[in-house]
Amino acid sequence: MNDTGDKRQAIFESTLELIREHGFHGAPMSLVAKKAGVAAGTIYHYFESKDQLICELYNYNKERVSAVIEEAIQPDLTFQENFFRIWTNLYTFYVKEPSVLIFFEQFTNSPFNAHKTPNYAKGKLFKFFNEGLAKGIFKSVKPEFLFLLVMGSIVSAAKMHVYGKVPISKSDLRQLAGILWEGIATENSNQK
Amino acid sequence: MNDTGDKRQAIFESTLELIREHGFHGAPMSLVAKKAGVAAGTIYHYFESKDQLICELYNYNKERVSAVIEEAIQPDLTFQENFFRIWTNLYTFYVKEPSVLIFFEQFTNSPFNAHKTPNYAKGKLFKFFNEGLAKGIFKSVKPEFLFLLVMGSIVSAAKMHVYGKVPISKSDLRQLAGILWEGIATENSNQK
Amino acid sequence: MNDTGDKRQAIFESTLELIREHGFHGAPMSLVAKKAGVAAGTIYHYFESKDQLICELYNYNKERVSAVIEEAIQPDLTFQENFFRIWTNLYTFYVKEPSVLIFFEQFTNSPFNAHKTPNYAKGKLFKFFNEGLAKGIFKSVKPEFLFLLVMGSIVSAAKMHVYGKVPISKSDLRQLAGILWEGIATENSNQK
Amino acid sequence: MNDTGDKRQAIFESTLELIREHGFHGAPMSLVAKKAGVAAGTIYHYFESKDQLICELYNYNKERVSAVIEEAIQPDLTFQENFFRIWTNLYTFYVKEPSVLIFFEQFTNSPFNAHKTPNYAKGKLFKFFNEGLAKGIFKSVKPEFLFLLVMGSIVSAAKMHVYGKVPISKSDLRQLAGILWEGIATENSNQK
DNA sequence: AATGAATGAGTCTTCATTCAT
DNA sequence: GATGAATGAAGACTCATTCAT
Repeated sequence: MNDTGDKRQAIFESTLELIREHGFHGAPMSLVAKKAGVAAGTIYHYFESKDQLICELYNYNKERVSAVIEEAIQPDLTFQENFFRIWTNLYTFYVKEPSVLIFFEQFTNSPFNAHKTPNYAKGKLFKFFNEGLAKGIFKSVKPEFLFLLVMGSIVSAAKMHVYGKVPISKSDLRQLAGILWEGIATENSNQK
Repeated sequence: MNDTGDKRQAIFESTLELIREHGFHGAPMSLVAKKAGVAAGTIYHYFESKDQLICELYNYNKERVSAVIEEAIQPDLTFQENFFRIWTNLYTFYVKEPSVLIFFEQFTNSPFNAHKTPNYAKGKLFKFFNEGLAKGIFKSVKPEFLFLLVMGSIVSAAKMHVYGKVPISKSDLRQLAGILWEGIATENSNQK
Repeated sequence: MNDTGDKRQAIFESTLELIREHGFHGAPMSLVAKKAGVAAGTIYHYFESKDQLICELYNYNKERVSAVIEEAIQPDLTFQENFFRIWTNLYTFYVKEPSVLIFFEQFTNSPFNAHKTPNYAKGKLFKFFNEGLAKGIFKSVKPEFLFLLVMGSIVSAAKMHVYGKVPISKSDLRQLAGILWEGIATENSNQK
Repeated sequence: MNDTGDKRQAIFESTLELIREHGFHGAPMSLVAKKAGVAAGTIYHYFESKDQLICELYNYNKERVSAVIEEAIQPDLTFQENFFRIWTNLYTFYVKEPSVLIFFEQFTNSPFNAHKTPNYAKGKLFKFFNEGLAKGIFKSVKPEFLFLLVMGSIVSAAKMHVYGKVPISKSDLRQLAGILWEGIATENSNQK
């Protein structure tokens, strides 16, 4: 009745949701199964182990984040406008999907993450920063630092919204991104 | 009298160290006890439960961070200079004590943290920001956002250093804090 | 018609091989199926249960051993010569098919074997011994004991070869069978 | 109330008994615990894993068998008499403790046995055979073969008694050992 | 106060078996 | 007949917590 892949997806969503609600610790395979509407053993048809389930879930969500960034960048817009779009869209994604935000936080320091050095250098965002640096739009700063400042602020803002229940309006968002832009950008910033 | 405090402290340190090394998951009470040089049962003379041990450890380390901020602020220095001192000292503290950084990260989404809304409004840092706002040194921004931007960047930078093994020099630190300052501060910033 | 027998045989061989390689414990139905080139469910068209599969496999191999004995005995040879032939052929069979040897060992004390009292009294070997006794070729010994001595030595020798990697030459075989013969036989042993 | 080691011993006995009754497969840790009168977790204070429990149980029982052999050999008796004593005492031990017999059988082909080549060359029995060979009491046969013939016949006889419910009287025992002796020994066998 | 052996509920995982296609 | 996804009971093992000493 259902397509193949439906169950896989259900397991993904069940896991993500459970981790959001009760943390990693609160997502035993038995509950993951129950919430996904399958038997415990069924999970092991789709994933070799809990480790692998978690890791694939991580990669899956990294893809989703990548997609958000990719969609945000539009070649016919100003560089600054794209910067704002990235900041805002990423923020919005995390706020709409707090389970992803929480999952990422948990994953970093979990036994599931084999503590591989994170590879910032890949990905659209890094490319975007390097382009800005090359065009002289950004001050001369290591791209890792731009990454750090932007992602740090987005994640912190989203966490404040989600945990702290601090309401953040649309104009607040522009202000936050604007503060960063002002610290990062040089004068000639009206390029594409 | 000293004895009592000694064991309590040993248990704190053992726990913190174990969590840094292997994550929350790798710090069972049996290991905490062994590393602290006490029997498993002894921990329960000092703490009612693991929950309470973790929560008290959290409060203890929050105090340490508060102390770092307090020490950084010196009334006879410029406001900007104090801002830089706060940023740098906090960063340095986290880098020197990565176990605290990692512990905080883990704690936020752990079952131990009863998801009490974090109270940003308390604390020296908030007071410092409010002062800057009152004096017109900072742009008109909700103090929560200043908090978010500053703490977000510090923690992200420290994490990049600790996990990513990205070396960050002293001048890098000034640059990072400088970028933030530029985004946050108004023109008249040479006040105390 | 041949198709049917083919799959049944493939399942038999797959099971036997798997048990030899990894023991009873390492022969789950899923692997049996995969190695036999059939689906897991298919096995249940040929065998009611794993229990039955194992039991039928046991009977099948008991037949093979019977056949070896039957082939060894040749009416036109001396009784002693036949004794040596039985000993040697049985030994050779087990060494060539260690999976059968190992399977038998495992089966005896497995939950599959419903601990039915083994029936030594049937079978060619027993008949052979009784004949020897009747003809006065063997000393007056309960035939069960002859059985025990002969089978015990054959199986022990084969195990030593298979597990212990102790090389056993052709003349060694004759020596071993000879020792037994000397203990068992009376003086007048040159009969048929 | 009980000495230390009591529980360890109780776990040993519980395991051995369970394996005798239902085979390896019928000795889950939960049952071992229940029969030993301890909680499941308690077993893990005494043994690192089921693997280790089984292996230590194996070594423990190998010691018991060694002790039986050692006790059987008495320097002031004839070599032949000692041979009979070894054969009979070992047989008697296995018949009185069928759980040990069954356990050994199971262990050989179990996943617990890391299939290390068995080391026949150690042990009292091997020394005894070598002595007999040196003194010219035994025919010139590889000592491994003497080992094989003797152990094979003892174990087969004990199994026949235990499984097959074939009664074996005292005089039967002497007859069986006698048959072997006749096959193995040279003429001059009245030495010590 | 201090110990650490003992507990047992809860975790991940396997596997014989079924059944809709 | 054949398939293989799905099931769920059962197994090995962990760990916060207790309590007799």
